[in-house]
Amino acid sequence: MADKTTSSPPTIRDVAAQAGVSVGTVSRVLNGKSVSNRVLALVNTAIQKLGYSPNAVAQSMRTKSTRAVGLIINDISNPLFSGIAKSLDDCLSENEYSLLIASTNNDSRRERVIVESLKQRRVDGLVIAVTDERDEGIKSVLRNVEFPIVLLDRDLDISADSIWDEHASGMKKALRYLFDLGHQDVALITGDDSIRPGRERARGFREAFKENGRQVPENRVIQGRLNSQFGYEEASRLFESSNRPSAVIAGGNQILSGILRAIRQRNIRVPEDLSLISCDEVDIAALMDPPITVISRDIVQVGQAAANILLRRINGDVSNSHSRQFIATELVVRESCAPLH
Amino acid sequence: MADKTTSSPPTIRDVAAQAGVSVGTVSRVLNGKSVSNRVLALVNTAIQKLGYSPNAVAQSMRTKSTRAVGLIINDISNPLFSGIAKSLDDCLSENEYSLLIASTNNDSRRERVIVESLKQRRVDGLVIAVTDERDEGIKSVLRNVEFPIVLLDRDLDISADSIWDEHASGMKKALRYLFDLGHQDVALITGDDSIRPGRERARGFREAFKENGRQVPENRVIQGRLNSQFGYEEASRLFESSNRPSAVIAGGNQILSGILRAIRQRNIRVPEDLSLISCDEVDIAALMDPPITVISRDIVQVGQAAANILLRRINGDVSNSHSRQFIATELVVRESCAPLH
DNA sequence: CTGTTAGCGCCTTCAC
DNA sequence: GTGAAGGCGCTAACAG
Repeated sequence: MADKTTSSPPTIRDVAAQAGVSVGTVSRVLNGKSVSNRVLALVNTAIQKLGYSPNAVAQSMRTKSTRAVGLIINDISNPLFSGIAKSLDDCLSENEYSLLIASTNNDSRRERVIVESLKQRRVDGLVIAVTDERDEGIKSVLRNVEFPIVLLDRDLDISADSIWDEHASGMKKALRYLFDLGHQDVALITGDDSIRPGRERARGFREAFKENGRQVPENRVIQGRLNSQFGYEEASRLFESSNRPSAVIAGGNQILSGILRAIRQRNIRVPEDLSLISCDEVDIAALMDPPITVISRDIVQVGQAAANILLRRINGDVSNSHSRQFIATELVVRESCAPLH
Repeated sequence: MADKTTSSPPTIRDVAAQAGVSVGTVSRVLNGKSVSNRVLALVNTAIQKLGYSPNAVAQSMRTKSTRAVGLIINDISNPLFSGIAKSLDDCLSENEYSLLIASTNNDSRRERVIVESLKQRRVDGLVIAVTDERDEGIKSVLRNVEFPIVLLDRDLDISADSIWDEHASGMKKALRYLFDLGHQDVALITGDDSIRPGRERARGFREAFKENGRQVPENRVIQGRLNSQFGYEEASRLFESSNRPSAVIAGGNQILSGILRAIRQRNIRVPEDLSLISCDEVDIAALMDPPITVISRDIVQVGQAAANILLRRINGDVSNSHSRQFIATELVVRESCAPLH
């Protein structure tokens, strides 16, 4: 295959020399422009012989397109995000785009650094779930990029398209279900108001009570860090208190882990002693014994929607510049809730 | 901030003009070379004023380094891989490298396409868990790249460093534990011989019997696809047969999902009716009721080891060109196994 | 310490 | 349909 004995990989010039044509002609072959059959064969043979691989960096330099998009999230090892990444990658790779993934670890400063880095890398687009919507820093950074942005479940007043999950309506479905089972005292443990998911879940929770003609139990709306530790601590507190709620809703898959730990530790039986609903379809929810009822949304759809909007923008669509796409939530009833009598 | 009214972002030339110095000087400032304080201030002011962001593509073109590494795996949404990706990203980003992630979906053809793509992108290095070690195609592709490669738990006769998990020794620990509990009839459900994990788990399983002076129960070494469906089918078959084993080992986290489904479906009690051990520490193992005993390895360490070796190679280390680094496995005893009487 | 200049590999006019 | 030449933005000599 390879011919050259020099160290550096062959360039388009080497191919041209080998084939006895000009570099322009080789470029045309590379880009599928029309050339004579004779020349086509000549060039392809030369490419084979030299083991030539076009330099995408040089192509990007010239065409001003990297065919790469960035994905910035808190933590790629969170199954929710890795699921979205998977779906996004599938869609993008079909269109010959590559995915640059970076985790912020909930660090706003790092988040800004990553965006700057992707900006310098001249990615063609960015999908991002900002760590904190109230951080003015990230907003001003995002306002100063040249490429289209898709926001994952975040509400930011910047020029970007958004994918929004219908957390509130999902929460209402869950509460209606619990109300129908006779539950009065339901607690929600979820993230704080710094990002949409926690805020919307809390909103849906409150509205469900109102719409049902009940008073909103403010002491049962427990918001904080969207992680396992917080779920564990708050669940423990609930379970230790004299008036334990009859049902708990885990507002996030990490929160669920924490709650489950607290449940296990006290030998609380689900659903006999406590009814439990979680948000997001993850392995543990379906495989747990009993299987856990969840408010679910289609993660694959999230990735596809993000990819589609982004690709459209990259290809020059400038219409409806602040589009919002909603992802439906549904209640998947399993065996973690029991009627209260 | 930004000043220019033209559409394209400012270049180093614009900065130079604005600061009243030469491009070479601006470049020196960008790269932290020594310049006079006066000039430094001038240049930085100009950069601020223009909102200048160095073009990494042009830098890569010139320096022949992209500061990007590729990660190729079956499926980024598999918690094992996303955990490795996370750890890798953490290490790499500390050194200002970015991570290009792509999933092959177990498709060898696609795998080759991805490697070619990363080759064209001129990544500085590659971490890859090849889909099928016996695929000659991927080997010849990998032999023809210019950058260092780290193999994740794969045995390939190519010029690359490898991280190998000690599956066999972990398996022996598990069996010794089960033997001590009095189990005689243990079945293993795992992947086939096309990649190291399945092969090594089967080897460890067999050797554990031999070392214990027992005959290897070949009909209990069940190898096939490393996915949930296979786990489900094979577990179902075991459970339906007249002589059900007293213990089952799930050789992979996906396999475990399938086995759990089969268990649930038949209301088999763990560990009363069946003892269960799984490979790999994942959420479901620890959170399940009862918590499942696992053969675990440190995923974070895998990512770190891969990052470290790769960075060393990128920085020109040519010693010991086929290094192998082993990752220890340990048995984390929980509550999914009971003594047999 | 600073300015000038020659490419890195490719695509894209512009002639022919 | 093909060749020649300019330049994308940057860095690394080389002079001064």
